[in-house]
Amino acid sequence: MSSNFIFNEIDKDIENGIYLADEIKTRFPPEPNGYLHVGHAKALYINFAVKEKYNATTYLRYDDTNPAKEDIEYTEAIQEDIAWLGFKWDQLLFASDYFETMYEHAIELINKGLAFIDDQTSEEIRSSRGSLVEKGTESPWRNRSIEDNLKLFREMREGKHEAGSRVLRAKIDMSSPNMNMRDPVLYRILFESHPHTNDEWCIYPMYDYAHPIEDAIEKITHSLCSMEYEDHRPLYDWVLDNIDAYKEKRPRQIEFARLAIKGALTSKRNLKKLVDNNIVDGWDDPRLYTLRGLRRRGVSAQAIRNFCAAVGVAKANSEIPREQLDYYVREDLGKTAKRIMAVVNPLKLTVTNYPEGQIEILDVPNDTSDPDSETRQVAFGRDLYIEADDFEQNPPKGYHRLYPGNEVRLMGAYFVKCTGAVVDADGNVLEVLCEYDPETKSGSGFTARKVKGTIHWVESTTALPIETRQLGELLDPEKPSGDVLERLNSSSLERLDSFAEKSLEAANPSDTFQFVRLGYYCADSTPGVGGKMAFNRTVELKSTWKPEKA
RNA sequence: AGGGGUAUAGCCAAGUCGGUAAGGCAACGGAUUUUGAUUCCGUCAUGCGUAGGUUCGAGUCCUGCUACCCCUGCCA
Repeated sequence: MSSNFIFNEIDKDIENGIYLADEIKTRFPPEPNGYLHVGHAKALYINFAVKEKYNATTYLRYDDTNPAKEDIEYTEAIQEDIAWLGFKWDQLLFASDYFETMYEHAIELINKGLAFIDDQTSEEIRSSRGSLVEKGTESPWRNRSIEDNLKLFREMREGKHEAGSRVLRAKIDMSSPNMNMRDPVLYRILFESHPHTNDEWCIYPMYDYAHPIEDAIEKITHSLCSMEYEDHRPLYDWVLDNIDAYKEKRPRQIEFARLAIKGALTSKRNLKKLVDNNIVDGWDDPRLYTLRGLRRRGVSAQAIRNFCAAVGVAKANSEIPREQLDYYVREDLGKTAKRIMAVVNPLKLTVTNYPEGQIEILDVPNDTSDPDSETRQVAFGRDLYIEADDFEQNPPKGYHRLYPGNEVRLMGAYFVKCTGAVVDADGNVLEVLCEYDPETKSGSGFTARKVKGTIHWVESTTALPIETRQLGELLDPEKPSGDVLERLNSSSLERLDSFAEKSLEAANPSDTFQFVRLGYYCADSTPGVGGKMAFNRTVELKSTWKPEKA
């Protein structure tokens, strides 16, 4: 049972007759200025959880009120990522489609004496805003006549005033302890081509003015956002209070704490910096906690959704260890992933009593924990590769994989007893020798003796190399791998490892901020390294790169 | 003249009217095991930031402290 206080709030609103149970409506309002990351996954989860529970309507609305920062590139990507995550919005909307209405409402506010054109520079506005402990001072233009305000505002729209020369401000209270209420700017002049409205406008509404109107137009009942907007709620309500059309049945803003994962970078600004400086491979670099990065890394959408549900929704700041996401990845992959054997760091294993040149095809269960599991065909022969660290010449205490004299099971095949190893002059193990016992064939019901270790292997002449890029995709249910046998050779890792080097080069030795973890999932693992599926190989990076404070 | 939030286990988090601290992750035992995985059993807060108060009874109510987060964009 996941926790979500927002359900309680909605329930109360329904009980109190504020909203009807069948008219609940939410929205996910990203600004199209970057790619989505785990943090967005939580916001998406919350909005769509409401949709599911209340049979509500949920929109995807681009909050595109600042053309200077937005790009069409991102709108497509955002939709792809949400669709991949498995959420289906009822309608795709653009805040910019409401610009005309917003403009009319601004005129209404001017007519009511609640907004004015301010000719001060941005510096003057800033300095007259006061400070956290000092009142602000009113603009000298605050009491301009309604007629002048109207005329100026119209001229602003017509492009007759330079960018930055004037703004439309709300007339609220320069002495408010809430900075947001000190005559906030409602409209600014921006001669920027807008990705959606092109050059139709040269004045653009600010978030605080636009957002409540967007919600109200769409009849959103619960406008869910993160905690930093809590201080903006009085302004949100002020806007709706003062526009006649929205006085009744208006949306209610509810704030929740953002999701933070320890060590995961989730600020667009810093993410963009990593991408732009080529410190990472792109927005889908598997070390990033972008939705695309996670996907490439092999994280399933279901796992992310389960993770969000488990974490719950509350108002307290929190930081969740990555291991908690990992758990849900393993849980889901364990149920759904196709399994194959893979060797990351190969070591030659020769079955000396197996006929040379002979290859036999074994039926190996895809999931040994499921007796009804389907099987796949895997080639077995004399010349195999095993994971290098599945062999020890001088095994430490408690080691129960391969070492001279010890017997282990080759998963899905036979028991194999280590008879020795070929070692070069420097003591490097070149090849491990063993003998197999035909009676111990997998599935034969052999119980005469037991082994403590089971290891993975691939047959050397039939194993296939795999591209690094495919590592994460291997288990993507939408991109099934049809391979029976796969082999990862060490060069597969080079590309990923080189990412690490780049990061380190960019590092500042005085800073140990850790921003990435390289890890990926693949079908089978090497015993002892991490288990069945996930985290076969995980590389922790300490980087010197320090994210800028926004 | 500052304002707004938040404090429950190592990490998240439930706890509507006050009635004797859910659940998940992690950890630790043990059973099963053809992956040192999975699965399965079990353990894990006389305690709810802190000091008082009210009450038969307080995580819940009252008062005073403390810590952390957010707010001075013509960003969202």
